[in-house]
Amino acid sequence: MEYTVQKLGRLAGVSTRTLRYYDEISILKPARITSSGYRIYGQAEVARLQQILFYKELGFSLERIKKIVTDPSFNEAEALKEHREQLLEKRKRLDMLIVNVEKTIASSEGGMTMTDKEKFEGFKQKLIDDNEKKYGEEIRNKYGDDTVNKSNEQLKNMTQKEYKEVTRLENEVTTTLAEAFKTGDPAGDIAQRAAELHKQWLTYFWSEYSKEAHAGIAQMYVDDERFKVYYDKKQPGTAEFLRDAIHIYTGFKK
Amino acid sequence: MEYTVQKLGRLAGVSTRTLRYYDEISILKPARITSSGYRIYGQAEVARLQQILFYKELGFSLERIKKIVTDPSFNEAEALKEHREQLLEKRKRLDMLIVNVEKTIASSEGGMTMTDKEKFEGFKQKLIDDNEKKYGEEIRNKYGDDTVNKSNEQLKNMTQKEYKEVTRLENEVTTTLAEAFKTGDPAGDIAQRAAELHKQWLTYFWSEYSKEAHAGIAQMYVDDERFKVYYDKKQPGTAEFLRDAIHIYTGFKK
DNA sequence: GATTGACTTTGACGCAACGTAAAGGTTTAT
DNA sequence: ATAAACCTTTACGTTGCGTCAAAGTCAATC
Repeated sequence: MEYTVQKLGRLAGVSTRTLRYYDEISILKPARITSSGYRIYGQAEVARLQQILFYKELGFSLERIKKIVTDPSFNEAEALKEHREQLLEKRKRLDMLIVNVEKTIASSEGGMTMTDKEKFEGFKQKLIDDNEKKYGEEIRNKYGDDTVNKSNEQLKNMTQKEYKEVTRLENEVTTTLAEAFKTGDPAGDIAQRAAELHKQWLTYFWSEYSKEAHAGIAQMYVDDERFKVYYDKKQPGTAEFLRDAIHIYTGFKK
Repeated sequence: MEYTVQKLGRLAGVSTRTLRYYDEISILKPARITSSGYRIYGQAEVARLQQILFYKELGFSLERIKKIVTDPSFNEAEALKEHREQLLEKRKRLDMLIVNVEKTIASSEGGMTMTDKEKFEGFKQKLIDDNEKKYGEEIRNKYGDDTVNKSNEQLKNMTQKEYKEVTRLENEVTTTLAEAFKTGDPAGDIAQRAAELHKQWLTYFWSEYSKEAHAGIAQMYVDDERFKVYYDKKQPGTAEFLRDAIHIYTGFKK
């Protein structure tokens, strides 16, 4: 069976323009061309178009589809997995957008024209709460209530600038750590920078810093499920990696 | 204070090209223009740019932002709600894409090596055991041995594909739940998605699903220490949060 | 065989939100 | 005076086609 553009288009549910475009970008060339210049497609082209449309439905770009369908040695499984990661990232961003839109709706409906200061206060409180939830009990048991209260006091008294700095630091720790993890070497420059950043971050919550306590926290990251989950979220093994890096950084011996 | 393109750009974190483009589409015109043609912005323009960037962060198109910032009689709240609907639609499509990609991955990985297959058998047995330990007794008492045995039979007969799906679901439940917990709203979109995922997960173990039983399980998560510990592991209060979300999802009244 | 209607071709503009030159004028500092 | 740093407009490229426009081709009917 042979098809002209329109016939193939109807068969597959795409426009003739699309087929001409696919010809143009060499992702689907017609089997032959008549003397008068008409594009004629055969069975093989039908199958290939199906394949193209399949990947399109999965949200692949035509460029990537081209590589998959034209290069037979292409690793399809890997492409799929990578693509999935991208989709998950996309959804994460979308989720954040939705949350923010909903927050905005809520605040605009409440007639609360939150000033930046109020917004900031809210974030600050949330940070304290989160911190308390995540680490409070553990630290309370180990160091007593005083330390924690002092830490929280410290946080509450943060200026806006410091707040920005601490959240920035937190992000930098995680990104640097992820980068370092790829190298696989906890003694490497990047890993040591992550450890240094982690110390800096820590000093925002601890009134005094000691290498021993820092090394202790690092070990706790591995031993305690809650910490481990937090750090291993993106890459299993990250908690151990951070511990090793910090132990090297603080000169702690195993 | 007055700003040239570059100064304003640095202040707000956008490129000079962007500012020229915004001028071109009349969404942000400079306060005045010097005799030599330089664009000069003032305080009002800084504020407006902030506003534009705020809506941009929420994913609005410039065309819609233009309407919002130029037309003072524009109904902002309605625009936000409409926008939210669009985002939710977008996420639905994205979710479907992700599911399809994962299905494709699972089927393309159908050709596993023997060791993987063996591992899979081991995991399956472990899953049954865990399930038995965690829920067995409770369900046995409530629904009798037959239900549990049937459930275990069902699990054993899972295909590799289904197994992947169920473990993937389990992960997705926990991550979505964690995300939802941060919002604090069990009626919110993300929490409801978690409840939906939890239902999907459950149907892998239950031969039949009912809203009552689902709501019942949710309550049990809070009442029973073993369940509570499992769910509260990462964030105290998660078990309650999940229960509330599921109760809302199933329409169960307190 | 001429006309009609359905089909085909290439070519080119348009879309969103800028990035990235290119070519040239202006301001500021030395 | 001259260079460095800034500014201007113009215009092409990005993705995946939709949508004309102008012109040629094919099959069927009068």
